[in-house]
Amino acid sequence: MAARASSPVDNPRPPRDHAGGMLIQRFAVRDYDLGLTLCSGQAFRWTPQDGGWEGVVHGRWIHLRQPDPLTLEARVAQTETDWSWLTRYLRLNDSLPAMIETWPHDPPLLEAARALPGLRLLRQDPWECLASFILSSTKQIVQIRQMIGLLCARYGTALPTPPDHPPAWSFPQPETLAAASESDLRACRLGFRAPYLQQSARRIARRAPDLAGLATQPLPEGRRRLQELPGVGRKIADCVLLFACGHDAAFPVDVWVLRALRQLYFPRRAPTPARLLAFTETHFGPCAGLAQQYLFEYIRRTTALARTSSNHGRHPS
DNA sequence: TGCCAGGTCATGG
DNA sequence: CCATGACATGGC
Repeated sequence: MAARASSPVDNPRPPRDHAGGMLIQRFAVRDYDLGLTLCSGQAFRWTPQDGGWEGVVHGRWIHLRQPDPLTLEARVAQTETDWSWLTRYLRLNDSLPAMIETWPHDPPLLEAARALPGLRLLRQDPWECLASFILSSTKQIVQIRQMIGLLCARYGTALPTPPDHPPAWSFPQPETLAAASESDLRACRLGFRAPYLQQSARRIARRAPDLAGLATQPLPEGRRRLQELPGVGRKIADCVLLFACGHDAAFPVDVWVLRALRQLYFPRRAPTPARLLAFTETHFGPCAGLAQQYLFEYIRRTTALARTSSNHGRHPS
């Protein structure tokens, strides 16, 4: 489980108070880079706006920004008294240094941690996370965001936004997507992922499996349950368990993490897939998933830099 | 223009 | 087990 900070971070102030609630709330934070975290490929619905990012969390439109390193500021459309949904989503009560301390002290992780201070894991809604990553296969992040945007605009419900602000949509319920036709889903540019999403939505709508139960089940059992869904293999199962269910030992291996592992840990020869999987399960410890997020972001940045500076559109090795 | 993208699945050594 | 190709679609 994640380490907990010793002191509470909630820091209530009264910037607005109409009905006993507030439209703006500040949170004291340490070791938190909001922009890096929201844009690190875990979540797909955040867009830059007014020096911060706007998105939808827990069925609410929200604007987040970090006016200084020790402060997060949240703005919502309707007064709010209980902000626990947001502290949970942002995992504000985690201690990042305590989690990093559980890692093995190897050069790649030391370098990634140094290069990406304040990168955190989020705790997202399991269904939105599952559906999003079902759509992620062999797609670039910009295209994943586009597919999800189309789905939300077509099948989501309008959410309250500030005056004169364009509409925002909820992420579609599993029941809604289960009732959609495959051709309508393909119209959202889902391609071959359309039947995977539709059939998985049907299963989730009848609680087979019940996503809410995954958080309290052992990691291997969660993997088995999720991988029974069409279009869900080991990688997507681990994404859901890590990004939405609090299983910090889950370790999704995608093409980027595979590249990082080969390049940083096995530069001489590439292990077989089974050996590599065994390595990820034993080497990184109880907070392996956070290590995965650092390796993912680190290798993506260094590869992007290499591409830009060498001025070739081609891929390395 | 063609290649590749936060994979999964079915098939054949 | 392991390797390989199909699967839709769009950006660079």
